[in-house]
Amino acid sequence: MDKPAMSTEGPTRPYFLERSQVACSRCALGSLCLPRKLDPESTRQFENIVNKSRPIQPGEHIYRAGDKFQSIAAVRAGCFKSYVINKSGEEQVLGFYLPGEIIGFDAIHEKVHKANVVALDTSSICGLHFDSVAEMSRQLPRLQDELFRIMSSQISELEANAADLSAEERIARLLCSLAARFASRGYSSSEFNLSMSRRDIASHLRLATETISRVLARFQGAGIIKVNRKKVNILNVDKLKELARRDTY
Amino acid sequence: MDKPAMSTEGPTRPYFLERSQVACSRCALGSLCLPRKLDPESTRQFENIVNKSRPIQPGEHIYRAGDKFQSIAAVRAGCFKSYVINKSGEEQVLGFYLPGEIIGFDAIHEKVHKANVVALDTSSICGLHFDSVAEMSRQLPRLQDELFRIMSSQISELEANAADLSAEERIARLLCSLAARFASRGYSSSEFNLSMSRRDIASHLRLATETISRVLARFQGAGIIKVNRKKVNILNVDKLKELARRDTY
DNA sequence: CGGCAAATTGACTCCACTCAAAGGAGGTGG
DNA sequence: CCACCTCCTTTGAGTGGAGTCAATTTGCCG
Repeated sequence: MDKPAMSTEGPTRPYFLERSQVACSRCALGSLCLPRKLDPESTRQFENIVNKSRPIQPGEHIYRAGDKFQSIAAVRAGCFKSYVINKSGEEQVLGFYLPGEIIGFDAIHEKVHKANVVALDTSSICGLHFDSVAEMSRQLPRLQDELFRIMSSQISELEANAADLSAEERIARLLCSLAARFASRGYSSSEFNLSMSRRDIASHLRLATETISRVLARFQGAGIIKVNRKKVNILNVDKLKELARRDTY
Repeated sequence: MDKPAMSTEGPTRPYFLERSQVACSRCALGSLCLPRKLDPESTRQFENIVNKSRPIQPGEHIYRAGDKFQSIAAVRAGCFKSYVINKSGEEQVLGFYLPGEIIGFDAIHEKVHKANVVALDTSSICGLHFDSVAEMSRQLPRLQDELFRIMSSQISELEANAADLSAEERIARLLCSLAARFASRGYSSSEFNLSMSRRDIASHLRLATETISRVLARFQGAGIIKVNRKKVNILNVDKLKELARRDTY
C-alpha cells in the first residue's frame, strides 16, 4: 500500500472558544446541519449546547483514536478525514467530511473514539456534547428523527461502499459523491478542489496511490474530467455517473 | 464474480401473528436484544409494541429492496442475510444477522428498504414499528441509548470492514466474528454451523466462491480449523485471531 | 535557489478471479 | 429404493487488474 503520512503532532490547544454566541439560525449550513428541522424556539434551545471552535489548521487533529468520547462534531467549514492506523503502520482512511456533516457517530457505543480525525483544510467545527444532544432529542422529536436519519444514512452509505467495484468505478463514485455534496452546499458541482491528497483518496478507496493517478489520467484522456493537481473539472457528468452507477433493485 | 442465486418467490403470507403474548422478560435473548437495559416495568411497556412472527422458512424474505420502511426487525431465532442486486444482476451480500441482532437501520433515512433480507435457516423475528420505538425511546432514556448504541456499533463495524484486507484476513475475521457472536449467545465458539453458503460468504467478503474454498482448505491444512461442509471447528483460535488482527491505535 | 513531498509514469509481479471440470449432497418422481 | 437432476463445493490451470518497485517531474516553501 503506502507508507505512513503527515500528522502535525505537538501539544494541543483547546479547540473551543468561550461559550460564544452561536447562532444556528443564522448559520449558512442551516438547511444541512443537525438542527435543520427545528422551529425557531427549539433552535434557540439547541444553540445552548453548541460549542463553536476556533479555526483549526490543516494537519490538526480534533479526535485521536483512544480519546474518550464525549462530543460529536459538526463541520462548520473546511474538510476533515477520519482514519485508523493498521498493524502494518499504514493509514486507513475511513471517510471525508464536508461542512454540515457530523463526525463521531462510530464512537458512541464504546464511549471511545476508534478513529483519528484531522483537518485537511483550515476548518472549524461545532462541538456537541453527545449526552446533551441525546437528552434534548427526547424533548424535540424532530431532533431525534434527525439523529436517527443521519446515523441511518451513514450505515446505508457504508453498506454501499462495501460493494466490490473496479478502480474506475470507485473513483467515479467518489467524484460523483463529492460533486453532489458540493452542489447541495451551494458550490459548483462541476469544478471543485480535492482537499485530500491522492494518497488519502487511495487509502479510502482501497487502491494504490499510483492507481488514482492513472485512472484520473485515463478519465481525462476520455474527456470525462479535467484534472490539474487538486483542481477537478467535471466535463461529462453523465458519463461519470454511468461509470459510477450500481443500480440496485 | 458469480451468478444470481436462490430466492423462494411466490405470494407472501403475513409474517406476524395476532398480537400474541410476547414476553421479552422471559426471552432467552434478554441480555442481547433491544430491551436489555430496561427495568421490568419498562420492559412490559416495550412488549406492547413488539410483533412476534410465525416461523420463517429458509429462502423466505422479510424485506425486499423498495419496500416501504415501517419496522425494524429483531432476529429471535435462525439467521438472515441482507443483500442488494447490482447492475450486473449479481447479488451483493451486505451482512448476516444472528439472534438478538437488529435489521433495518439502513432504511430509516429514506423510509424505504434498500436491501433484501432473507432467512437462511428456519427463523423467526420480532417486528418493531420504528416510529413507535422512537416515540417510546423518548420516555425511556435507556431504550434511546440502546438504539444509538446499536446504530453506532453498526457504523463502527462497517468502517472496520472497509479495510483493505487479503482473502485470508477477511475470512479469518469473519470466522472470528461469528465465533464471538455465537459465544455471546451461549453457543460454542469453537464449533458451529455456517448457515450461509460459500457463495454468500464470498459475496459478503468481496471474494470469489472458489477463494473461500481454497482459503478454508489452506486453514485446515495449517491445522487452524477443521471444516466439513457447513460445520466448522476452530482448532487454534489464537492463530486465527492473529490472522484476523488489524490493530488500530 | 535548493530541498522535499506529492504526483506521475513505466516496467514488472502477484493475488485473486475466471474458466473449466469433477465430486458430493439433497430433493423429486417413477 | 434407486435414478436423475440440480445446486453447492472443491480443485486445477491460466489470466488479468491492480499492486509494487523505481525513476522522474512538478509544485511548494523556506
